[in-house]
Amino acid sequence: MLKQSMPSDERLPAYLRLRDELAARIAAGEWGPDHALPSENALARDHRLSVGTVRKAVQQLVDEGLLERRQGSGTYLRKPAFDATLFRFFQMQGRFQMQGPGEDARSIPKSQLITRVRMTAPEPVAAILGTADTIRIERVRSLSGRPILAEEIYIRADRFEGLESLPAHELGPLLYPVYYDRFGVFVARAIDDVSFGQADATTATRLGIAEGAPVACIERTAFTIDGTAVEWRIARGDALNFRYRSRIG
Amino acid sequence: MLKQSMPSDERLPAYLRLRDELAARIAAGEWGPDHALPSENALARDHRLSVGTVRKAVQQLVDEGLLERRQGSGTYLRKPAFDATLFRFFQMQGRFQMQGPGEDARSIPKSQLITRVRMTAPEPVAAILGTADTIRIERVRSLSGRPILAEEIYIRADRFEGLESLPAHELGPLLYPVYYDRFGVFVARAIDDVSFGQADATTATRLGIAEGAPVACIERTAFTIDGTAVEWRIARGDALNFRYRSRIG
DNA sequence: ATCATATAGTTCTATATAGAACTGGTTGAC
DNA sequence: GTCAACCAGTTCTATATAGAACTATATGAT
Repeated sequence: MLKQSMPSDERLPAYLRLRDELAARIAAGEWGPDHALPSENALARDHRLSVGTVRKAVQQLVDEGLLERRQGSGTYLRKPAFDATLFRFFQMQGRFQMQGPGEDARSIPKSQLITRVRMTAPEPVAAILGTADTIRIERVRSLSGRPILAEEIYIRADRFEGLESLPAHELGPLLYPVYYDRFGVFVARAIDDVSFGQADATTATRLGIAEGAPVACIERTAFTIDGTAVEWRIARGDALNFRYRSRIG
Repeated sequence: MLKQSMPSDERLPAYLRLRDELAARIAAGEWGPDHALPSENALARDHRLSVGTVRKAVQQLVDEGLLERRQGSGTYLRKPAFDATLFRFFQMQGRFQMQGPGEDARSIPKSQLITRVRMTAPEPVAAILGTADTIRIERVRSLSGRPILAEEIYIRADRFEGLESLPAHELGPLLYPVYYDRFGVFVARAIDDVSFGQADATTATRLGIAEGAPVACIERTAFTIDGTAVEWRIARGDALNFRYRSRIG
């Protein structure tokens, strides 16, 4: 909504202008997932550019994670590997990790929906998301039957129109694939803030711990590629069985 | 020590072979920081490659964060912006951040050295670093006079020969610049593990909190560009005044 | 001394071209 | 039916070239 809608010119080099144009057309949904873009030759012909320049533009978008090249086949919208990214996005695991069969430390926790309502977000959340018109999701995630994390999630209602009344079975344990497949919103990056606190009444019951027991809090703000904050969530878990991993650099 | 010592050939494309050669020469210290590499033309001439191919090789290393191009001037070893990286590496701040003048939430904590000894590392640390021959540094970091973090740091003695007897004033609040400037070791990435526990006696006295009080633990393993783990540290801080920030994606 | 100008050297953009490497489908032999 | 060979289309590597854009230094006028 920034670069894309603007003419983007400003005497930028050609390969950047082409990158912007392609990004805009991708954002506009011109090519669905798994649909190849026009070939480099075709783009070069249509834009009266050389193939090298086109390749440079495409490479930009590949580097930004939007596109994916397959030699001999074509260039495609990148379907993010959500299994992997979920754990780039959520490296959390029990400290004593005894899991059931088929589960390892990196299994995706099961997810149980508690509430889904369209509502006015509390002020600090509204400030982050840029609007108070949100949908709130509350859920509990568990591993091997034990509740691990109580989550409270706010998403922009304008970007996720109707999610609150989506059949529950369509909301799997992973939300980001749903954002992408059903609403075309691709979460590109996020910021996590980890802190420490005490369990309030509802958190305590949901996690099956005592009120006032120590809890770890992860507050996350998730952004699309163009920098819009589309989701804010807070996840709380038993502090003693908590581990958060972060790769840097 | 992997790609670099090997001839690296294996019929790789030319630009990758050049990248490997350059990476090896960088690792060997052929060009000090702030010393320009040979120009693209010179490299092309010497290797009998075209400039485009050379640019592609250099671009790889730029993308990997090793080099930095300055148009009109040359291509240089990248001096990492340690002020920034320190906080990519250590986003921690008091929850109630009233700081003195000149300090803000992102100031670098002052650092007070407690011990420095060459010693045999405990088994789990030795396993991570690949050797038990280490130097241990203990220190306390404080902000506005209040102790914030008690750190225990193990580094490979073979990579940091003599650090334990370096004049104390040469060890500033930031260790990574010292690693780089004095020992040529560039920390390229790291993994942080955040968890919560209780203060033992020494941690309690160093932080000025009660024994058994909740503490946050950050365990970090730091790696060079070639994947060698050169440092392991554990930092403990008062859980109640703790906040860890992580950027993802 | 100071300031503008020129100059050599560098990276950056862009074009045009050729062939290699790979993919996915079609055709044909058996 | 099965498998091999072929083929059109795609990305990938590499070369050669030209000029623009930028930097740092040297030169010269004042």
